[in-house]
This record gives sequence, structure tokens and C-alpha cells, in this order.
Amino acid sequence: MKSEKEIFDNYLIKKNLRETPQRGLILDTFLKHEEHISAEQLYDIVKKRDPSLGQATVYRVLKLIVEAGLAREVDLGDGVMRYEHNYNHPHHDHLVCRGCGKTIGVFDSVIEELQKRVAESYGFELTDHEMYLYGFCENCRKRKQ
Amino acid sequence: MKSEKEIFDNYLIKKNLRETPQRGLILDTFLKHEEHISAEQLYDIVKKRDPSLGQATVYRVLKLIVEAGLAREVDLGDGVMRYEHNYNHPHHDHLVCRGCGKTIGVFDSVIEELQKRVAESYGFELTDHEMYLYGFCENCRKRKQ
DNA sequence: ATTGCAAATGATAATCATTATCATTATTAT
DNA sequence: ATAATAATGATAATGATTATCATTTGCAAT
Ligand SMILES: [Mn+2]
Ligand SMILES: [Mn+2]
Ligand SMILES: [Zn+2]
Ligand SMILES: [Zn+2]
Repeated sequence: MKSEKEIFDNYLIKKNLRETPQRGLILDTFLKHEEHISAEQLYDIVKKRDPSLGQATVYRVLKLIVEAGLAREVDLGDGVMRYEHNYNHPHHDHLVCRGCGKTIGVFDSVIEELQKRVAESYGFELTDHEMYLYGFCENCRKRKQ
Repeated sequence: MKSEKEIFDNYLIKKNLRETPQRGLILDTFLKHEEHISAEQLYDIVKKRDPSLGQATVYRVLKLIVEAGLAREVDLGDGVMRYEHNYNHPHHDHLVCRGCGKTIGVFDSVIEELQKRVAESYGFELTDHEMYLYGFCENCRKRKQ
């Protein structure tokens, strides 16, 4: 099993791109962070180690990380794209609290199978999907009444 | 069974808002259009009938139409919000072709039930969800090979 | 080492859908 | 009629992301 760094470096080589300190730092920082993270949040962390690093580079490298298969985009519909680990972190969908924003990764293999079947029934070949379940968590429900 | 216009007018009254020609025209135009439509697309149509109408009004009235329960937002992730009918048009999710953009409304009651169950298993009370299935339609698959 | 070239970076401007602002106009209540 | 309130349209602002471009860096061939 290859490490994330190896996978990223192989991707760079395959695309004739160079390994740079900025790319290394951004990848490392992203990998250390276990929760969803936005480009701006990542930029704020990375800036502490290298204050000269520009935020355009963070956007650029995040895109590379996604292309290399190490990250996956999470669009919660608030206008900010977030990124989560996608290697050794199997596919899951998201359960999001409308009260406090708490997010939980969830997976249901029956739903996944039915999604494929629905798509096929319309002649589609399913490549991917997005499923966001919105509601109120236990804490937020208690707080309301 | 109340008409859409009645529902909208009742909503306006309840909120102490006024019935205006602009609101009437925008609602009518939206209702006549059966497919998903963006604010800008709707503005282009409405402008033909009333060239003095501003696009800010279209955004404002679309929001009212959603609040009144007559429309539902569709976010296909391309940065443009679209709106579809939500009255006498039962809930459905979307199957989207990554090749040509073709969109099909789909519904699977088993998936819907399982979504509720997954949420409950984490103590959440499900209020709504988004599910987008992406793939390639029959035409686009043929075209590729 | 030196030169030449492609790629990378950082600063900054541009983009673009959506919102906010605000002066003007229209509607309602008194 | 008068005052109060709401609605509109024009326009500016917003904010995340992307494009641009001058400068710097890494690498290769001489
Ligand atoms: Mn997640
Ligand atoms: Mn639809
Ligand atoms: Zn909550
Ligand atoms: Zn297609």
C-alpha cells in the first residue's frame, strides 16, 4: 500500500509537474487535518509555516490533490468548497445538522446499490453521486423545545 | 385544491406583502416554464413582456416563490441556482448526464425510506435531502466509443 | 558554470452569480 | 390629501474562485 506522498509524487511525475516545497507543505498540512477543510482554512494554517506562500497556490495545489485521488470535494451549498481525505477513507455521504452545522459521514450499501439501479433503469451509467441528508441533531432538537 | 396563484397571494397577505404586476408576471412566467430555470433565464423571458423590469426583482420574487412553497431550488454545482416547480410536482431527485447536461427527475421510495432510517440511527430528525446521481446517458456513451 | 526553457509562484485583477443599498415610485391607511 | 410603508430598478458591493502576468525556480543541454 503506497503512501499518500508517493501517490502524489507519482501523479506529478505522470503529468510532468515538479515537486516543490509549497506543494509538499500544502499536501502535508491537508493530510494532517482529519475534518473537511476549505481552501481558506488551509491557507491560514499553511501561512504560519511559510508566510510567503500565496493563496492562489493553495487553490492550485488542492486541485492537484483532488486529481491525484487523494481528496474529494464536499459542497454543502454555502458557497464554500471543502475538501476531505479520499485515500483510505472509503466513500461516504453526509448527514448535516441545520442547527449547528455538525457533519457526520454516513454510508448505506443498500442505498448505494439502489442508486446504481435507478440510474441504469434510465440507461445511464452511474459515475458518481452526491447525497446530503439535512436535519437536526439530538442536541439542537433539545435546545429548541 | 388551491391554485398556485391563490397560494402565492395567501402567502403575500400572511407576510403583509403586496400583490404587484411584477410579482404576478414573474410567477406566471415561472409557472409556464416546466423545466428547471435560473434567475437569469427567467429574467430574459420576463423582460420581453416588461422591459423595465429589473433583474433584482426576479431574484427577490423567486425567493418569495420558494418561501411560498411553489418552487424548490436545484443546485447542480455549477454556480448557478435553478428553480423547479414544487406544487403538484412531487418530490424527486436528479439524474444528470456529465456529457450533455441532460437532467431527469427520479424517485425511489426505498431510498427515501432508508435515508430517514440512516439519519435516525444517528439521532437526527431528517428535514430534507439532496441527491444527485451523475453519469453518462445512453446517447453520450454511444458517442464516446 | 552558463545559458535556455518550461514550470511554479505570488500578487493582483477579473469573474460572475447573488445581495445590499438607496433614491424614486407606488400603494395603503389615516 | 397626507403620512407611512412597501416595492422597484439601477447600481454598487460581495466573496469565493479563476485568470493573468511578471518574476523566480528547477532542470537540461551545452
Ligand atoms: Mn466527510
Ligand atoms: Mn427536477
Ligand atoms: Zn445540531
Ligand atoms: Zn448525455
